[in-house]
Amino acid sequence: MESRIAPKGTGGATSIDEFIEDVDVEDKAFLIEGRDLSGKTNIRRPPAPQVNAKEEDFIFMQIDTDYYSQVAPGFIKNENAQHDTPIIRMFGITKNSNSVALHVHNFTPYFYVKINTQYAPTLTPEDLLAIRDVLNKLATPQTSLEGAPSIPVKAVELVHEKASVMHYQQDKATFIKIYTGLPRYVNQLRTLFENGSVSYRGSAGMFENVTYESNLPYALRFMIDNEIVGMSWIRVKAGRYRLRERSERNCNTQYEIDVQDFNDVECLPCDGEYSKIAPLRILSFDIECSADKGKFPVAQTDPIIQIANIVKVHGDTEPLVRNVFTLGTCAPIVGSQVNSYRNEQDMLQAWRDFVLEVDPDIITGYNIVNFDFPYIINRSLALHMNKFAMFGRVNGTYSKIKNNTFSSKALGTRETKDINIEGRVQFDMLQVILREHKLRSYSLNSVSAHFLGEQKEDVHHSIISELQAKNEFTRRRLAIYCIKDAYLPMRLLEKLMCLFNLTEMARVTGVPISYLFTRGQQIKVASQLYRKAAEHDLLIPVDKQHISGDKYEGAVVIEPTRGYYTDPVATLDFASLYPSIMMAHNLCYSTLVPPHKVKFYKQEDLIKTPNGDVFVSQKVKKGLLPLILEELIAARKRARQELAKTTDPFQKAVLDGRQLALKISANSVYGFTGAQVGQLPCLPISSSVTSYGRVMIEATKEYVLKKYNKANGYQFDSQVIYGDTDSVMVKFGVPTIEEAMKLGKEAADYVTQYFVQPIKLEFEKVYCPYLLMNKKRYAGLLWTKPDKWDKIDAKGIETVRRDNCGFVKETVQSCLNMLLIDRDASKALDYCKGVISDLLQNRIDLSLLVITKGLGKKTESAPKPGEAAEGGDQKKPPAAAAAGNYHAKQAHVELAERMRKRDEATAPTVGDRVAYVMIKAAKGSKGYEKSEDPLYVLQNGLPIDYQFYVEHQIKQPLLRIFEPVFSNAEEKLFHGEHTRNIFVPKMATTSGLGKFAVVKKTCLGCKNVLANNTDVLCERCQTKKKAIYIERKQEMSVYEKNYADLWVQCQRCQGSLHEDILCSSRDCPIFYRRVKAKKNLEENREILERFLDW
DNA sequence: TAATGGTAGGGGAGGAAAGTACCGTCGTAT
DNA sequence: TAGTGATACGACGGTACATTCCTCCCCTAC
Ligand SMILES: Nc1ccn([C@H]2C[C@H](O)[C@@H](COP(=O)(O)OP(=O)(O)OP(=O)(O)O)O2)c(=O)n1
Ligand code: SF4
Repeated sequence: MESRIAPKGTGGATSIDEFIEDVDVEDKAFLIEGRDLSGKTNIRRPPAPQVNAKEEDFIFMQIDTDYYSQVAPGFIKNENAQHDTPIIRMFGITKNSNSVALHVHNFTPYFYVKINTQYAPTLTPEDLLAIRDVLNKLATPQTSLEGAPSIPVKAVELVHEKASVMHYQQDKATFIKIYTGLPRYVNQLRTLFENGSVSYRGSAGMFENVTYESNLPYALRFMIDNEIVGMSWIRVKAGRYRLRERSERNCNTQYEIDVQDFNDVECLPCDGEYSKIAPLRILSFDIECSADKGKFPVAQTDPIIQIANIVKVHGDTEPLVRNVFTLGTCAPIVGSQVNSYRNEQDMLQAWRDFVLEVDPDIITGYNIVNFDFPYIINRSLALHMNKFAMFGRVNGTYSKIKNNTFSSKALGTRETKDINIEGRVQFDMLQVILREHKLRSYSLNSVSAHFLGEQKEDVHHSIISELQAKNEFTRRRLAIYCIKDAYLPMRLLEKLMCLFNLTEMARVTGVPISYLFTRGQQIKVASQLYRKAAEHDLLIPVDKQHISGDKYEGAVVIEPTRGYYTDPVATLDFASLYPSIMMAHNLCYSTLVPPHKVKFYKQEDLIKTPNGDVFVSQKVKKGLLPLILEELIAARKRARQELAKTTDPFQKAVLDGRQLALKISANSVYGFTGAQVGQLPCLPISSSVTSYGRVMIEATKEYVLKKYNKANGYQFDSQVIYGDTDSVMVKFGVPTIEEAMKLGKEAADYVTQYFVQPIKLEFEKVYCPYLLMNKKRYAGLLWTKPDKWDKIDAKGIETVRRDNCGFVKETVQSCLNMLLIDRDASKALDYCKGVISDLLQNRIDLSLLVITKGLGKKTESAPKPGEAAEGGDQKKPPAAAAAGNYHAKQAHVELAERMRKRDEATAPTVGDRVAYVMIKAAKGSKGYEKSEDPLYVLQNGLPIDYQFYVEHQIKQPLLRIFEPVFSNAEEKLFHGEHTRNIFVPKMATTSGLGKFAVVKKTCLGCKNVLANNTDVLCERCQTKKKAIYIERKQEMSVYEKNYADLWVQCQRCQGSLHEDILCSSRDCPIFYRRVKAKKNLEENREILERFLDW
């Protein structure tokens, strides 16, 4: 049965010394980090100490909370003993790194319905029973798969001490609290109430057709009620829990305990000892698959050939496991354990067992959720391994794939697959990075280069098959590649402090950490709102409101006084403007006074916003949203303090990302109220916030202008040259940075006093010089201290955008450097001319000409066979395609479509970024006909349309920069001598006569066309023959050196000085250079040969 | 089905519509 | 094969192309 192939050699481990002989060690540092792990090591968790449930509290850090439904086990007291009952299940880790599963019983799902006032006093306990029976008649009871029945409504209770969170309520209202047998009945009953289908005493008038708190995920409901936040430490007091006997075990964790009363599960505050993160086990893995015929592998037919794993314990410096499972033999790999198998089933099975043995809390990798896991699961099904896909902590529960799409304005649309792995967190680094960073490319290669400074070779899948087919050494080559792919995500996770940052976010917002990968901002706000509402006895309505769809008015952008400023410009900026507005003016659902109620309150208790909406003041009742915001802002403040303390630039960037994430969470509280397709939209709040903002920026501008002018004894009249939402850019007129800073600080404090606490205008920075191009488009040299500038700060322009090519970005960046730092405009101009000339003469790297654009919508139009044939004219697209399909042709969309026809599996899909270059095409061709995959261009030697890059990429950006500086920038930049000499690729010199085309050779000396194609030099150059030959020869050695240098770089990257380079990474500049260098080399070699033959 | 923070704004590209230059045809005056 | 006046000129319609305006789309600043 076991088809494991015994490792070769003695003991299976290659020594480090042997390895050094084999390849250069430094280049494979990732293989020998920490101890030698090639041998068998103990990978199990530390043994779980005996626990005395009667004497000891049970404490662990909870990482995942879900639920299942079952007939409660016999040892649990449950009033509906034979019924299908929901049971909360928490997974976590003790501080000793022992895994825990906790079953929480008797937490019953519920929701509320408001009783119309006239009926409220009349309800008796008998009525409640009767209502229960009415509801049970209306609902459709469901039986579990095991055949256990369940009751829709278990009980109905009268609740008097609550009120709706919507509008300021002086009085409590009467609600019924409906307890259900299973979470899903909540949804069912909600629909019944919403449709007005529930009537009692012969009329539906008793119940409002709005329900309360009926749309929370059940597990989150439990967490909220028990004040448990994500990734927090949990305590169950001694005597309140029960350890399961072996025979009662359901989970493969080290401890499995039950709590009879859900109230006994207690969340410990996240400070001191319990602010720490438990020693979580992190598994990073990567699979390789092979496919025939150069096609991208498909799980149905193509085998998994290798799986590499790295296991690390959070907080440890060294990995615990580094291994690879291979199909077929594999030569030993230093520092890593190699497990080889004869057939795929055995390999997969061994890997699955390995995963369970390691018992990781966190599973990471790159794109594991959308590729590796689905592939493994589908592959196991294709191999009929029906009892295979059990990766979670629940025995007998197998992972399944569910397709899903996530769509939000900020993150775009993306298709995802949901995989259930109970008790472990799927920490896919691709998802993390997609959400937290805006990059031009999200390939592992590109991301590693960006954050870790190390390239990663990219082996084309057709080559992977070859490596697999050949021998144990080529398979080792592949295995090393595979291990690196498992290693890099682990490194990224550590270096970007993902676990730490996301743990903090989960704790602050209260959601389980998994929500941070799969859900949006809304659920975070909702989680906080529900918690605060519960504290204040308020209930949250679930109201499918009619949505107008109209946008409300947002912020003001002050009309910029465009130009190039050499005097310092100070920037004043409100700190957390929208949150501080909401706090200052007490804006909340629970403080809003509807128009018809305004007359009932004292004027001084009310706040009327510039939008005309009315709220009660803080004295009367403090809103919930301000309370939530205080916490978020406090968390952000802590993060910023830590940021201020660090000096390491990378660390700073990471901490900046953290505080930014908290800022967005705070701003999303405002966004939540304005989200018309959200849980609880309330436009009076959101439009009041923006209206305050509008008034405030105008006022700020006026205060500054009115004070800082000659009439008040200042040396100059100040000028507000620009402002956006919460900031004003002031030119005080003073010539030095120092004076500008002094005035800026003073002005900020001066203006602040006009506003309500905690609104605060801050002086932040000075720009000098400052180039203001347009609304939301500017660049300047930024100063925060008078003696030395900090950096160039660019907003909105090409250097910070991702939809142009690297060439544009770099050129613009260099120009800004010269213009703003050196203040040498003519140098910048000359530089541009040179660069344009380089471009036209093919001296720019192809990698710099790659443009990327995101694919925001679906491209394929559901290839239904019936719809395929459509005759004649179809002017407008079918109405059904209206939602989420493209209506305009675009370069990247059309290319994606073409690529899809070439190979379905590798083509970009929704949410992906498409990389393309523009190639030459017939005159008058549209852009979308000229875009092409850079890899395809290289493989087929297609010509680049350099002119396009001049006209459509670099021209306007440069003109926008230079126009404020020079008068006739266009003439200077795009018409000089430097635009004349245009590189003509070989192909273009053939006359366009199809098969009669003849390549005309040119003289090597003077480039004139030769009369005789076998000649090398023209007659005039004959005399210089020797000199020309030597020159060529020298050129050749330059090319050779160039190529060799690049080759070495690639060898470094792939970690071997002895093996061929296999990489074809679309994301690596070296790759493009290497291909080009090779081409140069070959061409030149051919010429030299001609020379010699001649 | 369930779930999805907000608005303002620049700028590139495609495409429809309106403009125009050019050309050939046709009717008509001479 | 039969029947034919030649020329200039403006109106008219079709076509190819440039221009303008609008919309879509991406991505950014707040
Ligand atoms: N993602 C964002 C960014 C900003 N804003 C709104 C709310 C902010 O209060 C206002 C100003 O944005 P800033 O970028 O200036 O951020 P803040 O003022 O909130 O924070 P800071 O203290 O960094 O200025 O714009 C928003 O709604 N969503
Ligand atoms: S091209 Fe060379 S340097 Fe770049 S990723 Fe590939 S192997 Fe590494």
